[in-house]
Amino acid sequence: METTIKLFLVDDHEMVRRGLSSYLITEPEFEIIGEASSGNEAVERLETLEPDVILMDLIMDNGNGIEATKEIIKRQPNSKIIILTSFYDDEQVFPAIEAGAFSYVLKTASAEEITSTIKKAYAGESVIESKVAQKMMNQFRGNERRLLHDELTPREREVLILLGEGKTNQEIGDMLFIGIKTVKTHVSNILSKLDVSDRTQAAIYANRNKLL
Amino acid sequence: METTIKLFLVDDHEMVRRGLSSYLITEPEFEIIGEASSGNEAVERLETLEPDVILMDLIMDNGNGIEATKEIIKRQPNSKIIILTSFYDDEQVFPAIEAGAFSYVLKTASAEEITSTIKKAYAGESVIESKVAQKMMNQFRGNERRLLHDELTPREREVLILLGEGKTNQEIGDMLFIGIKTVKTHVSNILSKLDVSDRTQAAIYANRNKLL
DNA sequence: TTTCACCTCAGCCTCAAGACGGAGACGAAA
DNA sequence: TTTCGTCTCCGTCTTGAGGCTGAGGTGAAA
Repeated sequence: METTIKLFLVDDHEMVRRGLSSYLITEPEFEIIGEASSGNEAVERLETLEPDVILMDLIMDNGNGIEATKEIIKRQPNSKIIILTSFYDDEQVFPAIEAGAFSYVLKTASAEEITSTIKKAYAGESVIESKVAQKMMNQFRGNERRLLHDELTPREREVLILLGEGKTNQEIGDMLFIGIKTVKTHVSNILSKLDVSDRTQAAIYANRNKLL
Repeated sequence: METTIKLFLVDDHEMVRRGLSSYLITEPEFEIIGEASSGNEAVERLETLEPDVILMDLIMDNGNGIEATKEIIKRQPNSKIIILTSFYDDEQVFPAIEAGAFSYVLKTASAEEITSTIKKAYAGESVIESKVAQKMMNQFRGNERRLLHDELTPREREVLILLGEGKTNQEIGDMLFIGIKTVKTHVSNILSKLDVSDRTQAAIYANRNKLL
C-alpha cells in the first residue's frame, strides 16, 4: 500500500529549503508539494494546498513563523506544523506551541531525526526536542501556562529584584533584615524556579523581563 | 586546463551544509574537501586541510564564526573566508571583516550569487552584500558617543558581551579560544573600567546599555 | 484539628570568582 | 631604537556563591 506524506516547506533561506529537500526526496513516501520563503507567502499558498505536514522556520523577514502558524491552524486545524528553528529560548518556544505547532525540532538535527519527526507527526505523535521539552516541563507544572517568575513567592520576588540590581547576598540580607543564609535559600529557590544556573543569569532575566 | 577550487563548509546546521552542497556540486570547478559543524571543529580540521575558499556561518553553538575566522587566518593567512549569515546578525559585520573575512554574503542569497561570490573570492575579488555595505557606510558617517564602555578594548568588549549573556568564565574562554586565566584578567579589567564590583553588575550594565 | 505553603536559619561542602603580582609576545607609534 | 598598549597566561589566595539536607515558626485553609 502506498502512503504518501505531502510536505510543505517554509524558510526564507533557499539553501535551507534545498538542504531539507535533499533529505526528504530520498524517502519514497515523502512528496514536497510546495515551498514558501516567508510566513505571508506560506499562508497565501496554503489557501489552495493541503499538505499533511508543514516544516516551518520561525524567524523570517516577511511574516514570522508564529503568526503564520496561527493563521494556518485557524484555516486548517488539522495541519501538523513542525517548527524548525535554531533558537531554543523560551520566548520562541511557548508562543509557537501556543500557536498550534505540533512538533519542535532544532535545525541542528540530523537528517534521520527530521525524517523521523515528520513520520511521527503524520502518525499523530508529537516530538519536542529534549532541551526544549525539559524547559517545558519546568514551566508547565500543574498544566497551567504561566511565566516562570509567576511561580516565585512574594519574598523570592523581592530578593530577585534586589539581585537584579546587582546586590550581593549580604546586601540583600541587610536590606530585608534577614540572615545571609536565608537569602541564599531564596536565591537557590529562585535559580531553580527560573531554570538558570547562577545569579548573573537570574539578574539578566530580571532585567529583560522588566521586573524592576 | 582544469582549475579546481577547493571548498570547506562551516555551519552547525546539517541541512544548510546539504543545501550548499547541492548548489556547489553542480559547478564542475568546485570540490568540497571538508565540512565542520562548529567553529572549534573547523579550526581543528583545517590544521590538515588547505581549502581555497571557506564558507563560514557566524552564529554557532560551539565556537562562533568570528573567532574561528581569526584563528584560521592566523594559521593560514591566505585563506579566503566568505561569511555566510542571516539578515539578523549584520551587527557582526565589522568584527567579521576585522577578523579577516574576505566576503560577506547573506544566506538569503541565490545559488548563482553564492557560486559567483566563491569564484570571485578565488580570483581575489571581495564581495560585500549591498545591504551590509550600506550599513558600513552609515556606520562610518555618524558614530559619535562616548560612554564608560568606550574605554574597553575590543577584546574586553567581546568578553563583556558574553558576560552579559550570563556565560561563565570557562564558557567565555572556550568560545574565544583563550584560557580561563585570560578571561579572568579581562573580566577584572572590565569591572574596574565600568566601576562595578562583580560580574553580575557588569552583566546588568551590558544589558541596560544594549551592548548585546 | 491537620495540612500545607512560606519564611526563617543552620551546617557542610565544593567551586567559581576575583584580587594581586608577575611576565612574555607582539605591533604600532614615537 | 625604545615605549606603550593590548592580549595572553601563570600562581596564589580569599571569599562569595550555591547545592544539599534538615528543621523550627507562622498563618491560612481544609
